[in-house]
Amino acid sequence: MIKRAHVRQFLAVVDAGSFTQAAARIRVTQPALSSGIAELEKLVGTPLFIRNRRQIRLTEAGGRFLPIARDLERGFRAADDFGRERDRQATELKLGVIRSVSGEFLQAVVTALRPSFAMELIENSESQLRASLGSGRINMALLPLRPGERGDEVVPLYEEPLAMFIAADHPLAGRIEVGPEELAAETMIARRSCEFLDATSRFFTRHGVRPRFALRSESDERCLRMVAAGIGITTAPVSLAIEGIVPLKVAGYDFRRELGLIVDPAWAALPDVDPRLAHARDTVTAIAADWRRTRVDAAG
Amino acid sequence: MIKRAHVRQFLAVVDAGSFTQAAARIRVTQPALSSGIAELEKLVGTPLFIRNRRQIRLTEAGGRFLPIARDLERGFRAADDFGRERDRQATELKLGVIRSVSGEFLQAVVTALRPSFAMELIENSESQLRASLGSGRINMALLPLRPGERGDEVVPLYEEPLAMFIAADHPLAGRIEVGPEELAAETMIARRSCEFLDATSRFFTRHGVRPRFALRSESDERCLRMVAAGIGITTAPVSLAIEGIVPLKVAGYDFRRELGLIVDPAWAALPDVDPRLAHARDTVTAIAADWRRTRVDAAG
DNA sequence: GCTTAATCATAGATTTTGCTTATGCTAAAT
DNA sequence: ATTTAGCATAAGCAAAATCTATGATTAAGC
Repeated sequence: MIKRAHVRQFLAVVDAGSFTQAAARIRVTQPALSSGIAELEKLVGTPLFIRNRRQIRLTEAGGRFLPIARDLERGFRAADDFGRERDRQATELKLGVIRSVSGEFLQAVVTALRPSFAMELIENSESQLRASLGSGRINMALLPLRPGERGDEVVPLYEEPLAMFIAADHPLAGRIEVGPEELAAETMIARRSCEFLDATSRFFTRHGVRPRFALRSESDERCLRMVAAGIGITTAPVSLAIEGIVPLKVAGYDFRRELGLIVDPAWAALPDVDPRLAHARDTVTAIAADWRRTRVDAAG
Repeated sequence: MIKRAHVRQFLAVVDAGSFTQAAARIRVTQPALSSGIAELEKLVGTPLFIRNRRQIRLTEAGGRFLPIARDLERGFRAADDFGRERDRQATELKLGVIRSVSGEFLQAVVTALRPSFAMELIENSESQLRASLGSGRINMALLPLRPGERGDEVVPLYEEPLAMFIAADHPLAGRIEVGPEELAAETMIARRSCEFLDATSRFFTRHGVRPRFALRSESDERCLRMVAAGIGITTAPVSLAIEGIVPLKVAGYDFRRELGLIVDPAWAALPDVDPRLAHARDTVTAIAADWRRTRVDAAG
């Protein structure tokens, strides 16, 4: 008979993308989790994960099992919260966000947190947000992690490459890869919120390309719609893709960013973590995992 | 942290209406269940049951917790069935019913079983159904239990008194209790499917009342609508009540019937019960428990 | 091409959980 | 008053889950 522990372990692996990290997340050792998953796979009579080196992926059956498991965990969350309903909505959650996080992703996160928290969003630069975290002015923040950044208060969400986006009807659409010099004639669009704006600029200068700009905007959505409209091309994390634009690989241009959730260090350090904030963290993690599967892994 | 075992135990008590019977149902001893419930009540921080002698009732909090628990159990059922989906809908369930079971109740039962089984209903008399059970022609049957009837294959669902129903605008409506002789002038309606038809007839004869009949019908629904229409009065189990009629207590008339589910004895005897039929049994039990709470306990 | 590092699986020891039997307690029925 | 029915409590025990330690496999680095 399937138990709650099985469900938790399954979801932890889905959300962490690795047995080792998942084990740490739910505070058990990796062997315990291995055997738990093995047991669950025996119970449902089919493998749920494909264990490749470096990446754990769901099998087809695992994909079908996922919504059932999510549903159960949601139900248990409701049951666990039962009786604590008096402080419902009392807790305010201050969430920091950088501008270049996908609006769609952020919408999903806020929608999921809304019933349990009085949400306040703080939009700011990465460095400002990190400072705010240190001073306790915000509870958690969605921002790009520094390469290899890890720790108790760091929850890696997903890593994705930056791509050069061009209109779907652009002459270069369909090419596997182009050299930077082939883009010399292109008009660019600058997403001013991009963390890699300077680096990208330097990359092209280094290859002798000095691009013209058709638009500089703080709004990712506007920039990408203008790409779809064909007035120029721009770089962006692949998960920001919208209808009508396609990614194009540029030789030598391989920036990646890892989005993560960083929680108030003072809070993360506590041995007995506040269950409500843990709930918030887990919710974000779960949504990010689904997002990664449908948007990032799919885009490559 | 609340676990599946807690949920199962909670629902078993709700459905059985007693710790002892609930324990038997889920195959644990009564102390094990007591401590499980105590643990759950500690986890949610409030009592869920009122332990009166002779009856276990849900507290207000318990009532709010019930849908959460039902939801979880449904979810687990889906998870357990995962991977066994090939024999989905293959199993045919032959359910016997007597005519005097509430149509609304039966509708709820069939609706709940429909997704998992190819249902076949066999409507027949109690004695015929018992014979069919013995010969394995039906899998289970909804019928009135004989007084005190118990056993492995017997699942008591709810007990309810028979009442004399009169139109809501009848002169006697509002009276607490009347003597049988006060009904001498009344026109009666005979629900021919009623197991207590003969006994009722004898009851009135014994008190010197020889009633006139305005209708004899196999259809409970028609009989009760005719009571509401005012052409006569009739006796029926209280859960059959509809809009426009009210129950009236008649001195000395206190028949009760206990509705139960009896399963194929050959099947119930097996040590390792077929999970799909166990599922069917549990579904019926759960619906009956809710029915009892809203219809029978409410009506007194 | 060999070594190192990372990650999941397996084995055996240990702790924890949940169950059982036995018994006590309380309210209702006789 | 005594018996009966039903839930709570206690102590002992068995099974399940976890932990530590180790092995196997693969990717990456020198």
